Amino acid sequence: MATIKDVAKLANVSPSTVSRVIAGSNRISLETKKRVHQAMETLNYVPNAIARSLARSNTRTIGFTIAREAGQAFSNPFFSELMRGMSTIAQTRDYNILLSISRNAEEEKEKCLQLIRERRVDGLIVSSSRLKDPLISALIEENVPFVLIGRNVEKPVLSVNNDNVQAARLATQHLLKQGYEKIAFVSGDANLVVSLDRVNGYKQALMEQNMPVVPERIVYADFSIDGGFRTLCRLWESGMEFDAVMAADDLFALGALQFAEHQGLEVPSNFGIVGFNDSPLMSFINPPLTSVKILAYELGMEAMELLLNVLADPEKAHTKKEIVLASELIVRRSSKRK
Amino acid sequence: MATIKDVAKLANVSPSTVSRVIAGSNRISLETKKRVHQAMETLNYVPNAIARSLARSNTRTIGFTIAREAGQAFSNPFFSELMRGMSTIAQTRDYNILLSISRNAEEEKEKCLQLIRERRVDGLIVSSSRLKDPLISALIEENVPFVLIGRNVEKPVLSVNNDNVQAARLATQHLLKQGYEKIAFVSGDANLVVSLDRVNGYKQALMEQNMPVVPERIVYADFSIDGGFRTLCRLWESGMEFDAVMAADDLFALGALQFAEHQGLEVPSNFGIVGFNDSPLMSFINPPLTSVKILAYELGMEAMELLLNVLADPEKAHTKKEIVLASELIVRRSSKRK
DNA sequence: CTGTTAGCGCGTTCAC
DNA sequence: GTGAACGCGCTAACAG
Repeated sequence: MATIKDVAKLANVSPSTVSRVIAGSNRISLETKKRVHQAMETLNYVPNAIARSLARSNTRTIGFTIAREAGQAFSNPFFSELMRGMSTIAQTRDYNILLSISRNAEEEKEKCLQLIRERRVDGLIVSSSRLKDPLISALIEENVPFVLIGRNVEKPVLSVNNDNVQAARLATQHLLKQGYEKIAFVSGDANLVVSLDRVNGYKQALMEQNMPVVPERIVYADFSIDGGFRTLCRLWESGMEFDAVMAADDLFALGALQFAEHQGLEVPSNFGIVGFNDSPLMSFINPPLTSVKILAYELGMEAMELLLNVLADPEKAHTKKEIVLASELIVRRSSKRK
Repeated sequence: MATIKDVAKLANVSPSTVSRVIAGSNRISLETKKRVHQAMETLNYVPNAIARSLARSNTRTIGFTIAREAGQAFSNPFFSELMRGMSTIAQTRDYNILLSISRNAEEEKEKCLQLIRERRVDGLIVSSSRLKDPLISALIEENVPFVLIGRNVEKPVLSVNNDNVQAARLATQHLLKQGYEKIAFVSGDANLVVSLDRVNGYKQALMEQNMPVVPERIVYADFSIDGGFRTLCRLWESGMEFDAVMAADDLFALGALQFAEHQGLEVPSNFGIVGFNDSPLMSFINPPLTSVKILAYELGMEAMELLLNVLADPEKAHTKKEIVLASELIVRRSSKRK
């Protein structure tokens, strides 16, 4: 594999001249420029990114880490779409993405810090966002350029998020308008900020209509279809009445549908269902399920864009920036009884 | 950020001694070993991975590239599960994963070669496998350690694959046993080896039962639900009869279901459907859809394992190795009329 | 415009 | 057992 020295020799110049040609310096005679290019061509020369990183002390690599267990990680295409979005921007700006999938928050934190301390990445995109997230604190402490996907409750950090509060609010309003009056909310992990936001949106909508917010109607389920199903069964057995479910994820919406079938409830006439994330198959369920569509691809693009901009101009890191993308309620039959 | 020199100074030794301690050399006095460890601790020293890479001329990073457009990339969790599997193994062996998502085969090829030529990765895991894949040839030519996910038809390469032929054969046999006699096959991109394999399995099953293989019943569709739907409509309008669909992907199976509803065909009594990939939601469709479950997570693990073993002992690269994982037919109502 | 020099941080001889 | 010296391949500062 040819090095910069080989090219220099062949072109009869010094390595630094070659380096300058590569960098596109303009104070280089057109002639030597050509000679160097020629030499690079014949030697099939490609700069060694590692050596370059060492010299420039940057890697042009962004770390992306997520912590999810088993199939739960990707049961919906959210993360995949996120990656596509990040990748798209990264490509255009000549950056690479280092992927790290951890099994839990602790492991994720270690991995993030390792990537940074080993100087493998210039910055991080992080998508876990717990209520009091030690990862976030650690990253701030290490002074790492990073962008959070999702909101953070305590520290002011660069972040990109979809409007969970607003989205849940609109979705709940929709159910209310359809005449459902006792709407249960099925949430995921109570420690995630996403959960918090969605619950809040739900509450807001109820209060705006002077509907009672019954705490017992807000339930937390394991992140699976079955988790949703069983949680609702339990709620039902507890004697609490509800005629609709606002689900914090499509999986829960499917669990709700299962529950409705199990109880012989007609959807949507006797029982309304709204999900979150709009998985591609939602329209093929019977009845088709209403869901909030999250712009994951765009989210990924914005996050990468934001991070790369900060990397290019570190000044920007200090001005807190929180990008919020709107999401869209896709109304289908499961919640449409009028 | 502390360097090896800082540690050396603080411990009153030379950098090389520190290096040896890190490498775990045994001919180092226990005492200096302790001193060095202490120094590393107090300085919070972490070796710079880039410098190490340059000195050792390896990166401990594996590139994973895929070429898929838009939502198609991840409409099913195949790739996500693949990544999880790869990641799991990579973590345990202290390797990182560099992710590259391209929009098409050409772009993917460029990206792969770039990663290698820039020496950003030690090896590649590649999952596109077209009938005559220029990427494969290029990788062989560049003498890159790589593992293919999926089969290759021309070159002998390290590969990990699920048993597509066998799986399609068993699935088709299942339909035959259920009494379906005119089974159409909906395939994806005819240039992909996966498609070829699945069609072959389908043909085998028919021939084994002395059923005619009607070429017109094998149709190729755009990779989407609607693509499957429209292709089947077209087939129907052409006058070709069929009472079941063997789909090369769950999306097509859903398209087939749509088609059945459109034509007023009862599933499974008048019309059988089998899909491929067993998306998590298949069991929630009405009727629940039979599908072939692919062990994507395991596939990812095997691929990474294989590649890392080869990297550890390059001799192994020359003995062709093709790992094939069995898949499983998950029978549900859409194909069960007996 | 171009060459020389000096690192970037670490691993690895080759000596003592 | 340990240190000094050199090299990995490239960039950057300083000359000229």
